[in-house]
Amino acid sequence: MGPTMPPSKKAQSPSSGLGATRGLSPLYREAEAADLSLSLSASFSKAEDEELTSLSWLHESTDLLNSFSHSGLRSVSPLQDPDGHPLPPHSPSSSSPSPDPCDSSQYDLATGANRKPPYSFSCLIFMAIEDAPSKRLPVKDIYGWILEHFPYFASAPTGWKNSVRHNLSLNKCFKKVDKDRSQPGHP
DNA sequence: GCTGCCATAAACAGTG
DNA sequence: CCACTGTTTATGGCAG
Repeated sequence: MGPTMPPSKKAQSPSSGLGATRGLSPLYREAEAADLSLSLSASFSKAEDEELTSLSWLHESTDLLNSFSHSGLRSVSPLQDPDGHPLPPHSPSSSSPSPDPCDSSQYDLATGANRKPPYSFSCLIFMAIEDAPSKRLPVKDIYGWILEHFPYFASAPTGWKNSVRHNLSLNKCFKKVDKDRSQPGHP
């Protein structure tokens, strides 16, 4: 049976209020983009005999991220900026559930930072990579990003790192790429 | 009730 | 040899 049964497994209120964890439909969309990246990657991926100093995670971003960057992924802050930020002209039907699974419009870093984020690991990784200037990030950086934006993991058991790696390997949306190869200007 | 997805844990292999 | 990374398998739970 369950030799290891965490006391608070999915304590996350499954209330439909934050249906971000579930319904990873857009993620599929990314899978399509990943397909493109596959071909792209295959283009310049000709049996690199070079040493893989550091493996980065290349991820082909799509318009999905566009809404993200515009929303305020800069620091995963609440998209609802009272100062009148350039909020994307969402559909008039505000009651319409956002297609973004990683929509953090209802997430408060101030209070949610110490709690388990309502996002799935896929979303967290996604956000981390998208936050990167090159849309690629080494695992270590992903850890750092998550820790920076979600202090919850700082005190959380190390198991989350395993989960991150697991997601990276499992999700086809993330592609492993060599560090350089696309990083010119590096003596 | 079944299926699909996600989370977590663990084992294992490869490399620096 | 150790630490880190990357892949794979197994299990459990929840939602549709």
